Amino acid sequence: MSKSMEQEKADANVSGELVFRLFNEIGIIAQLSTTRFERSLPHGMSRPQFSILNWFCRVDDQASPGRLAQAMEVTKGAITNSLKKLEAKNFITVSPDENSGRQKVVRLTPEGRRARDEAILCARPAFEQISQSLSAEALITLVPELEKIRKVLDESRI
Amino acid sequence: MSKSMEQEKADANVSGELVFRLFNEIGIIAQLSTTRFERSLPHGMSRPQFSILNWFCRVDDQASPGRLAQAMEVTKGAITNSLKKLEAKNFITVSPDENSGRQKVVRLTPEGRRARDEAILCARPAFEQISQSLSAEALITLVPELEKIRKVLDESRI
DNA sequence: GCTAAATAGTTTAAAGTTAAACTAAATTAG
DNA sequence: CTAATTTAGTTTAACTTTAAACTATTTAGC
Repeated sequence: MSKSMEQEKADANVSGELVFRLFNEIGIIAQLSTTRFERSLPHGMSRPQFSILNWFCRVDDQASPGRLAQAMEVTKGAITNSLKKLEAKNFITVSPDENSGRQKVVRLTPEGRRARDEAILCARPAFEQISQSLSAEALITLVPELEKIRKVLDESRI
Repeated sequence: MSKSMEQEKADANVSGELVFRLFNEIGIIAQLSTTRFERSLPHGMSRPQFSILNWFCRVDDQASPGRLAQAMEVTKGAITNSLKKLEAKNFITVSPDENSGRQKVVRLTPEGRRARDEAILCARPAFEQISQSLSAEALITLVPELEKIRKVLDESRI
């Protein structure tokens, strides 16, 4: 085996190990932070419910249930369930799609948008402490890197 | 309001916004990557089950169910359930604690350790592509930063 | 046009999680 | 030493999620 091939293999192992550690850390952080976040949510809102409201604020102002299911990476059944809860709270509207009899159109209501903003405000104190323990510079480099990783994962769904 | 106070407030807002984005990205990445990871697991192993095996390999070679529940940040009931599954597969042993009649001692078996290593191997291909899309340098700076964040969260449980 | 296949959403059964009630054991206080 | 409190683990009921079956609509192929 040539020296360069050995080196490549070593690099691959290092990267493999690092990638595993990366996703391991991300998994643990997600677990710890979503528990914390979920506890701070108002209106008896659950994390999946918040995620849907947040998606509407970040990505598009309307969507079919199927599109939401794909975006959240949960089953259609789970979305049916969450949408019922959100509709009962008047945070979204669900109407028939004029262009397709088998689809529905989900939209955020003004109350839904307010609830989402409020949720973010309620969650802030829970993360203030973390905010203080992290340097702004670290965050400024970290967030774009994570966005890149998210996009790679997002665009290469299996 | 003094100039420096205004600046502090602005910094806080920037940090607050960044911290929110940070945890948002981490949440999405965790969702996408754990779905991917879970699908690749052998032995009909679930992510919570893997997490327990992995904890034994990373943190300590024995623990009470309660300690595991705290570490995984799930309820004691969930741990009771997971431990039953892992015990049925002979990946762990559960024995009475000699020093305390109300506690139990959970230990990893050699098969459990092998299953954990195998799980990591099985998962690797699913992440190889990500590995290729990320520069090794990015990973080398990212992972320690995430470890720091995880430790802060871990040490400041609510 | 009409039939077959694909697609969108709901429903259902099985599995996992939570919070709370429960059992048993250890600790504390008097 | 005994009674009250705390602690560890299990059980239970309610809820959420998944995968698969089902209903209804649309698209494709002939």
